[in-house]
Amino acid sequence: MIKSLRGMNDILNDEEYKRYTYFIQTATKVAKNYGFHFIETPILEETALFKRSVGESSDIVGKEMYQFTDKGGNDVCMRPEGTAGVVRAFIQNKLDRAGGVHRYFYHGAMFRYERPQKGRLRQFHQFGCESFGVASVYEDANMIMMVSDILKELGIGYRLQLNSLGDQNCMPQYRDALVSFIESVESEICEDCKRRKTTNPIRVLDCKNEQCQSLYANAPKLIDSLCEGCQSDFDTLKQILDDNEIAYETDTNLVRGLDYYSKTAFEFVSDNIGSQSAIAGGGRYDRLVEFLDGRATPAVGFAMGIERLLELIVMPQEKRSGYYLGAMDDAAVNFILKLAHQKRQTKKVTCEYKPKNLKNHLKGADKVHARFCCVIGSNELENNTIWIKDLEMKTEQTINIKDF
RNA sequence: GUGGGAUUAGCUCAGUUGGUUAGAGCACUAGUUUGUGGCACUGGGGGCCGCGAGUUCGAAUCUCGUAUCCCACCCCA
Repeated sequence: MIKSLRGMNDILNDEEYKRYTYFIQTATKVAKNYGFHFIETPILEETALFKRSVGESSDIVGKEMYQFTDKGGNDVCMRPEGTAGVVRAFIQNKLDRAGGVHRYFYHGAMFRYERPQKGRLRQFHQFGCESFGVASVYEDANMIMMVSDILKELGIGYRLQLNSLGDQNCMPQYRDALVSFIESVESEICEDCKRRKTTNPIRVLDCKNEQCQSLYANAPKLIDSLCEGCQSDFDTLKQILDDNEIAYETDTNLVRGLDYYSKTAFEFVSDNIGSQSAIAGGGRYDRLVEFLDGRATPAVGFAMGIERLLELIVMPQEKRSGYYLGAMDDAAVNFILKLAHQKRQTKKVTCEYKPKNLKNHLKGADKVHARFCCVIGSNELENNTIWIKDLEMKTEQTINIKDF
């Protein structure tokens, strides 16, 4: 038997596909309410796109990409995340030159060559939003409120973690200060941290090693090193969240794994899905458009991991809907199918092809959650009528076929 | 990539010190007067015991390899 590849799953189990489509519908609705519109970009992109956007130092680019050479000799890659492609499309269509505000949402498969576990797959799905052209921190707040709205509508509880990563005025200075601090304790830190010092020094801050953590207690704090602009934006953001009753915790060690973030960084986490607890993450990336050869454009975005959310979604109770059509005589089967065809122009119809007694038709109608069970037997066939029972109201009537 | 646990019916799981035709619940299906659903009763289908070697008279059971899932590390959505 041929099986799907490691970490690549079908979404068709009982409840799963219902949850998946319900999520997409809900998230789409909220995103549209916020003025975002749908965009679809290719799964395959030039490898250079991800190297320049996500960053060479990240694990994603370093070891997790599905990268290969195609038959034309091009170095290509299955997208490991969604932002890079959207930014590329934005620039390619010269929207950076057009000016104005552009807001997009997308959803689709992403690929990372990792060791799978619960909530971590090699092919997984993200829903994401990207906003271009708004430098104001109000837009950052808007994005966070949007995620909050989506999660609330889906009945999903969360904790929101917030940080500011600074911008090109304060971040490089902080980075230098941190590196010299790390050098001062370098002999006592773990191997991983020694490696991080050169690849991505900020990452040492969330090292799990206890000895490292005790040493880093004295490290300079990013949050204390923000320049005036970053600090006031961060304060404004927190004020807006307070005003809108969105609870958050500031986590000065929250460092996003992708290099392109600056200023606002946020992560929504759930305590109910195992160790892969991040269900949504995002932040501001004001420099990315110019890194990818576009005209400098402020931008902010987020992505949600759909698989991680699925089991947390509280599904609305399923209501009976549509019609079930059945015949009690062979002679009526063809007629039933014709009726079904007509009715389907406007309604959802389940049609049973085998003649059965009334009891079994009612069972069948109940099983497909139909609202109305409609049956034609010999009596009905003679009189050109159809028997209809409303399974919810428990009322029944026999009406003329013409009125069906 | 490194460690640990698991894998038996569509699903959740039993299966004795290795011993005949491998079980249960749920689900599915058919009946229980050709006229009243959710319940109940009685039948039925469905398993290369993850896959491949080995030990043995004999393997779901013991050994090795391999694949996948789960957990931790790493990292992220």
